[in-house]
Amino acid sequence: MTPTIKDVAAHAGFSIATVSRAINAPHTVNPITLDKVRQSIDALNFRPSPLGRQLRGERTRLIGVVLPTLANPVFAECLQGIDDLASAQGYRLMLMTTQYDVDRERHAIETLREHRVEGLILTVADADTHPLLDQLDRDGLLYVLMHNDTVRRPSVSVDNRLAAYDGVRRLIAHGHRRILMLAGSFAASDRARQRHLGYTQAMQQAGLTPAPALEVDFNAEELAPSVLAHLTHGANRPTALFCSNDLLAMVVMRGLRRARLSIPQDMSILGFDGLAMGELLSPALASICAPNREIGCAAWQRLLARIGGAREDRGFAATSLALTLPHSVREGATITALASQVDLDRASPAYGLAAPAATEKPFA
Amino acid sequence: MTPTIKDVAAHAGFSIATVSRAINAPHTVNPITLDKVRQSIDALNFRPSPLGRQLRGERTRLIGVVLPTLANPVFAECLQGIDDLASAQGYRLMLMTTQYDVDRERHAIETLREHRVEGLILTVADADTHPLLDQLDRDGLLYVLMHNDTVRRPSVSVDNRLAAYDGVRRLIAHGHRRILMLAGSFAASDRARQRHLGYTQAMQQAGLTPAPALEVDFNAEELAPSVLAHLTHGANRPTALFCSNDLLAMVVMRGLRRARLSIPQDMSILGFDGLAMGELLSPALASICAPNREIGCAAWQRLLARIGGAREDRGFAATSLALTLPHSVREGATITALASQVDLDRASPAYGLAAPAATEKPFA
DNA sequence: GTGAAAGCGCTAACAC
DNA sequence: GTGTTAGCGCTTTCAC
Repeated sequence: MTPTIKDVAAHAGFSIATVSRAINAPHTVNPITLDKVRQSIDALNFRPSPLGRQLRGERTRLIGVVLPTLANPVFAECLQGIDDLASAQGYRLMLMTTQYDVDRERHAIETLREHRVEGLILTVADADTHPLLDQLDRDGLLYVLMHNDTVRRPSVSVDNRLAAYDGVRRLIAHGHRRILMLAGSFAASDRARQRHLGYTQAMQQAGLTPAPALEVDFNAEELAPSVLAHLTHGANRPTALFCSNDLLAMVVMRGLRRARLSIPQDMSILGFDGLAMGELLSPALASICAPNREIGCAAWQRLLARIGGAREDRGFAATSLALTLPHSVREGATITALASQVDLDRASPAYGLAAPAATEKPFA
Repeated sequence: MTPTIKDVAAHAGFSIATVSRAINAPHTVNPITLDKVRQSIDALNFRPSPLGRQLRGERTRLIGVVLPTLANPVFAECLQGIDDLASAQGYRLMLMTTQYDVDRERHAIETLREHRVEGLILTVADADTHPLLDQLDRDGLLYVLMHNDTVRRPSVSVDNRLAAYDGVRRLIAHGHRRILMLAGSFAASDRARQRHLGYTQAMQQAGLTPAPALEVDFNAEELAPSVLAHLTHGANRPTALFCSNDLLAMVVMRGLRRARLSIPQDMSILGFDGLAMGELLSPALASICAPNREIGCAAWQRLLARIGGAREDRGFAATSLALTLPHSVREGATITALASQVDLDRASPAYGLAAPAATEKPFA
């Protein structure tokens, strides 16, 4: 069906070797021959199969990409960054998603290895303790992590601890004293743990008491009553929430609204990721921004450099491991400066009921 | 470096044929032999290379996916749907994005063909007139379109015309009379044109005058003054906007806010796509929902069916082409029922200036 | 400047 | 039940 190099050779009246040379080293073949061969190639619409080349021991020019999910735009943005560069440079991407499941991570890596990818770009649940990554190191299969925040392995990310620290300090500077951190599953994210460290440090440094992160179910339609209770009741209810990622922040914002709390008057919100979409919210989401697309690009470049390096000089591969890209804090209308204490108890009894779109503001 | 079937054969003391059989048809080999071979496989950590199999004329179990961009979650959601099923069924995805560029579409398709993908899942700019798709038809390479709304080719989408019709009728039912449609580049999207047809039909049926779609630059920070003028000035300024996709709707919402218009009091907004994120906005975005993930899943299933069909019975491949999935209209707070005419001229002089977060409402 | 032939990793006849 | 061998599409010596 698809023409092979043989068909071209027969059509042009030369050997397959000559056809191969006409493609890969045109200058070594007689211009007249070259012309004929090219005509045959066009006539048959022939494109050399990468399979043959790959099997011949050539480079596969295949890169494996392993991501937790595409439902979170953070990873879609990274992927877009990788694809832009990789495509332009003649590499193909093989994509697998893991849904934060370690078994699926294992399966993805194995599958991609079978396909003889030249390298891997991945975001895993927990980079430090990942046995498969050790295996990759042993086997000399090159990889670069994205977002995983570890100094032990080749990676590209922001300094999650520092970024969280900066963000929480901003909240403190705005007068907030009782700040709570919300996170999805800690188990699924070494980033979240780093961010909690930053939160803790900022709090302690300001003489405030950090709290354990409150775990929130991402996918639930409503905030769990237990969570909501934490946010609204009691003497130590927070005035600001630091959410370990933007998607979580948005879910929390919706939950708070349903509980008749207005943002930022009743509660300030700070996210993490810097999703473009956050700026389209109202109020616009304040967030600690990671340059997601650039992280993808940088991961690609590092991987390419390592691949290139490995081909010439195997020694220097391990020189620089973690690349830290600068983060920024995006101010947004979800944070308010605290003029006075806010009485949240007034609003809380209504949670769980349908709430009107407009919420009353306790002061203004 | 990576062990081959030869290494296993040598290690186990059998021929490569036996090793191959041990892998692909275990029941045909002596249990004792089988055991030894398996031990060698484990010992060497051998995984058969798909390359060899593929070259041998076997199925590549590779599927090409061609998408405009991952920056729009619509496509990320589709991709997630595809990946969930495809991975589970032992297929690999090769992904390329095109940025709505026809040249890149061509390049992507060619590249994926070289890799001998068994089929293609794609969203292209314009399905009907696409010469490359005709080429695929001629060459018998199977493909399924997503979102492209055409009856001429295998595709999975909602009925864009009907969906838009339904949505606009909803606006009309809420009392809106002057409704404008906003779109990104028409050239880049056959969907947008279908949606405009639906808009036109709904308007005419209600005895209203449809307008040509207003093209809006997606990526601009602010709405263009000319666009804003259309929305705010003149006797026939609209009371509702139908945006050809949710991302556009969000951008427009931001632009309107900056121009000191409040939503939905000054302007109702209806989007298209049903992005989950839209529900997290405030006010929650009303939208015509396409089941994006399901579209991805269905596209995958159709492709698989066609691949299976093509392998047995080449005749029936062309039976059913377009699959239309049901859409729904998601009510949201961005649409208000029109009690009276809204005086927008008051708000418009301020556009282009920084606007306060809270906007006054002309009535309430 | 060109062709013949080996071999990449694997499967599938075909022998034994 | 197991081994031998040809061949998938291609690149690359090595002759000529």
